[in-house]
Amino acid sequence: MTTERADAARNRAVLIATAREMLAEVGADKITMDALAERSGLGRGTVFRRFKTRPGIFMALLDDGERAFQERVLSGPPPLGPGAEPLDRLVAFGRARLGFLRENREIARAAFDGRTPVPFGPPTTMTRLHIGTLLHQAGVAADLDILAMQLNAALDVPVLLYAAPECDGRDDEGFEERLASGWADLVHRLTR
Amino acid sequence: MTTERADAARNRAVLIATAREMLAEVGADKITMDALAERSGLGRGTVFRRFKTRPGIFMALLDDGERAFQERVLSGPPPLGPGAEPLDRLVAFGRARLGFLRENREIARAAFDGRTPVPFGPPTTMTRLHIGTLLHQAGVAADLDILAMQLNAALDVPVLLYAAPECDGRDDEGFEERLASGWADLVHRLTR
DNA sequence: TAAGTAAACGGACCTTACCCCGCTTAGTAT
DNA sequence: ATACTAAGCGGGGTAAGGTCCGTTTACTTA
Repeated sequence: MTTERADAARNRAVLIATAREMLAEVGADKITMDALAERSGLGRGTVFRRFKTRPGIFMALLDDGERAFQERVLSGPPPLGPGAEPLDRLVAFGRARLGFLRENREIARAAFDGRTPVPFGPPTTMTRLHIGTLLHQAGVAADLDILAMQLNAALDVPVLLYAAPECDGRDDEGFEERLASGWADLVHRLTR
Repeated sequence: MTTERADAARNRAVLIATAREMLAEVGADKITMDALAERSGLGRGTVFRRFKTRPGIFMALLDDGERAFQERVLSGPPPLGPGAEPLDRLVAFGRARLGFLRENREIARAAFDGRTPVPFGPPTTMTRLHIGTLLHQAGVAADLDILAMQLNAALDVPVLLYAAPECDGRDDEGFEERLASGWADLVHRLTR
């Protein structure tokens, strides 16, 4: 892919905007390829060409938010951004990530797909890299790729899977707080 | 459900056996509800009545294996079974779990489902409980429910998601070993 | 600026998960 | 043993995901 053709880019933007609208109006699992195409004034084939699969749509949506999140991490104010101690950054990162995932929970879940390989693998690459880097800077000597992957899983999974359904309840707040403190505790123990 | 009717139980057994056959012969994603029904000599409606959804079939398959695995953990020989130090058991548990997940990777992935809530939530309840108990016995003072959940994620996710596709390569072996050592390292750091 | 080409478009078509509802049968109580 | 009933059975119908390929359109190069 040298560069995306103008019409393709425009249609992608239209589709994503429409998807966002529908997401707000009717919820993720009411978004069908058919409905998305029609509401966007495009053909079904076009939708599939852009996103390949249904989860692909939500991967694209998630990607947007992910970019903004990365921005905050890479060049935002500390302790999330650069300038603080590695450990503090790691703790802040976990908290921020948990918040991000909760906000985008519906999208992230819809982006899942058991059939196609590595549902949200690539998207987490940055995250893993970042965790690994911070661990390194904090002086942790270990198989950092693996450790980063494991820690990343500890952030992703609870929000997305185990805790997904009962999140409407009032205990959502408390649960996320427990996850966040748990993360801080975990990180501190690791680097002791 | 007081007790399952005889014909229902028989059909369930037939369906599970057939599913296992097809799994070995043609792979998970070639198993359609239609094909499974026909090959079992049953109607499509029956299949759905038993397993509710397509992922449901694989949940059922996984459940079988899971039961056997739990058996080994609860009453097998140490260090996986009872009788060893909590820490050693935890390390052994991680290794065993990784092996189990790799063996059942195809099934586990097919059991995933982004639409329906908590794909493999209930199945992991036992696992989380066990990790929590061992941590407690090892004298770890923390929010054990949360920590156990996070550690469990560290076992599940790498095998099932991030590392799923390239597992056909020869580096699978080495990768699992890295995960296992990583787990041991992680656990040791936590309890230091 | 005109011809060429690679990409994008659109919608017909296929497959498959899942729903529905009338029929059948296994367990039970008299 | 027979009548009753709740559960199981089956297959037709629907909707949605995914593929294909002929047509159109945006960029490139001479």
